[in-house]
Amino acid sequence: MTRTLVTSALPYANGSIHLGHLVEYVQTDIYVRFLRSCGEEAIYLCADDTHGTPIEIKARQMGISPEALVAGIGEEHRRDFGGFDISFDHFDSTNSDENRAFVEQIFDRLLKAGHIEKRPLELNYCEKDRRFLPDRFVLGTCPKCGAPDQYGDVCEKCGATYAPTELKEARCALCSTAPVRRSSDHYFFRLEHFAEFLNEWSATPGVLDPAVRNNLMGGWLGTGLADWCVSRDSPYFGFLIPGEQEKYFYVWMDAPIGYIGTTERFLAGRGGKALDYWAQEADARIVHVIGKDILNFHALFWPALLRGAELKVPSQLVVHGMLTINGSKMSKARGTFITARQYLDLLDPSYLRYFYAANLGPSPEDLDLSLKEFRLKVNAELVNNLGNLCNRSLSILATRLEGRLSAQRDEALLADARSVAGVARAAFSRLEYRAALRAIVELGERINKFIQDTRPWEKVASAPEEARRDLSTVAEIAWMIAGMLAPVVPRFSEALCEQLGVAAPSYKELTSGAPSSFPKVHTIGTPKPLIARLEEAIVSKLVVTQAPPAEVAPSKKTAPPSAAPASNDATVAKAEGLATYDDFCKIELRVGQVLHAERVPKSDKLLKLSVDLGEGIPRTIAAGIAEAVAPEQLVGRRVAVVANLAPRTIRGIESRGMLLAAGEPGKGFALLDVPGELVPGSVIR
RNA sequence: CGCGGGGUGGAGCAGCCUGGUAGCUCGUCGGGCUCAUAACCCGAAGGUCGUAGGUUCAAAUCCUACCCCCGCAACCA
Repeated sequence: MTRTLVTSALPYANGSIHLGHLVEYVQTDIYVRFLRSCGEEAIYLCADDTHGTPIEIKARQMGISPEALVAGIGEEHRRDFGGFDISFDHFDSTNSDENRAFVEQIFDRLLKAGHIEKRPLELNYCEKDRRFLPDRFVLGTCPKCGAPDQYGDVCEKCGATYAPTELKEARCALCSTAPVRRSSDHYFFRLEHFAEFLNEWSATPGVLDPAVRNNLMGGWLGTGLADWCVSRDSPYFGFLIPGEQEKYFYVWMDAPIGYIGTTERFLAGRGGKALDYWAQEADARIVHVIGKDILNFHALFWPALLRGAELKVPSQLVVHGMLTINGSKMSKARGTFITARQYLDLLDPSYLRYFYAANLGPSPEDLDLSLKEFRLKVNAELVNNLGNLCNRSLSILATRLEGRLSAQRDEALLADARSVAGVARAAFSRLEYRAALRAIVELGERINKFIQDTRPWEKVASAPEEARRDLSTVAEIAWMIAGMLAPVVPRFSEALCEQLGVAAPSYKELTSGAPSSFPKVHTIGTPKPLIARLEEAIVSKLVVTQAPPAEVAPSKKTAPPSAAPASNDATVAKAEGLATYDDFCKIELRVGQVLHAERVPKSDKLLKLSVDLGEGIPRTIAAGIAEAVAPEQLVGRRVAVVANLAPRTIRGIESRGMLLAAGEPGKGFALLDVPGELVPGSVIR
């Protein structure tokens, strides 16, 4: 049987996983769970993408090694994916010896086959930082429309694209000095050698969704394939190019090869090797799930690279759209940049998995997570229709009929459910998740109606065996639904099967035509609600308009008077919800020592504190932390204080500062402590 | 003229490829049921299918032009 290797795109190791990433991982995970349920041999591999300039710089700024940085992020990513039940067979890192070996080998093959060429390239160089500047690290004025503060490759105002060397008044994004031009030899991959191959490959039925192919033809594939620079100058975090001292492989070269490196590492302990899947003649299907933003890498460079190195080219590219929240793209300023962790702190992953699945199809359409639609749809379909269906039927069985099943069934209903399983299977294999769930929900509606019409709650008195037969049929269908939904909401299915006391069926079994393995003689377990309704109060907490350091009173800051000659990067920063260094400098943080602390009468949250900031006269600060910290615990403690916050009167107390704390009262809350040797008034930076 | 996707009752979507009764979910209104997570069932109101032309016996569906929205653009999934 043909084996399938499925990947999700490798998340970049310089930030947290957020709900946008999760569209892809949930989509892929459902597909893999589905394939396994169909009895196919499928492995799901992924890894952190660990190389590149941004990571090198971030590590430097944090004062740690890039290896330490990516190790920490890797741990966080694993936890977050685990929290969403993403069932990787293996999650690795591109920064491995195995991956290095494949990168070098593939590069060597391309070089020998004449697909790589070395020639000089003129680039921006910052003499102060002593580094070449990637496009995104050069800011300046757009040469076309004159908009200030644009990146080195594209103007966000007028949409023009240009070379970073064309930018006017260019400056280094790190230190603001003007870059100079400097030449450096670089390696170029001759993508045009593969034009014919790429045209054929991308038109092969099943490889790309038609809309994706259109997109590709409208872009590079239609207009000409430029050479692709695959090397970068030191300093860089990545793999050194053999024979070079100061040149590294470009991160987009070693990242996709990371799919192969990860395969090698996964199979190492299992007596296999990556070429079992990646050799040109291997009996395997390679399926990559990606976002449309990285289409060119996966639909042009990557297959060309594999082709040039005589390895297996991808069998299918599943391309999804981008996530928007409440109708527009995620934004930190709007509070809609929701991380995986923020979500998991509030809600069960089943809700989001269900919602994504209910809106996903095979085409790269953008998916909107309107929080209202999210709540209403999930409640209506998953909780009310399906969850409650199981609960209402099992409840009567358990409380009025001793939980004992009848050996009789309503065969027509069972046949209906089996045909739905067939429809769902066909839909899932076409990646039409929404159609699959639609069919399952409609089945739920019919079964709800069946219960409504047959009135088992009355029949338990008048015709108990008839009621037992009807409800046994519903129980068996509930079991089938558990199997059908398992790829989407595994926790829901597990909870349901536990109540039934029977393991969930696979799609293989449900669609085989063989007799059901659901027992004829059986006593079910104890039913209870499978999944709670989504409450508006909780869902609305997903959007955090700002991240206040603590629940301290003066949180409604008046808008900063950013009016007049906003400094250059302030505009960029504001657009991206970032704080500039200048913004940061406006905040004055100092060490304070708590002298007195008392509860504020008639308030639940407020403490009135007297804090020594080394100014002679102690400050009065009102802090909304009474639910988390007792006044006695505070006296004498050294804390971090925002010293130049505008005063604000709360409950008659003029508060002149704010304490820094992490977490939220009620769960994992802590004030930031300052080591004892620091005197009150010390500046924190 | 950068590329792609989309505009269908109040909201979100299907239908378009392969023209022929405009469908689904939510919401609203009315009724029923009381087993269940205020859940489930029945019924009703509500749409000139973005605009303007064209092809056709017939157009949401095919063609042309225009308007509007969204996303992407080679170091943001």
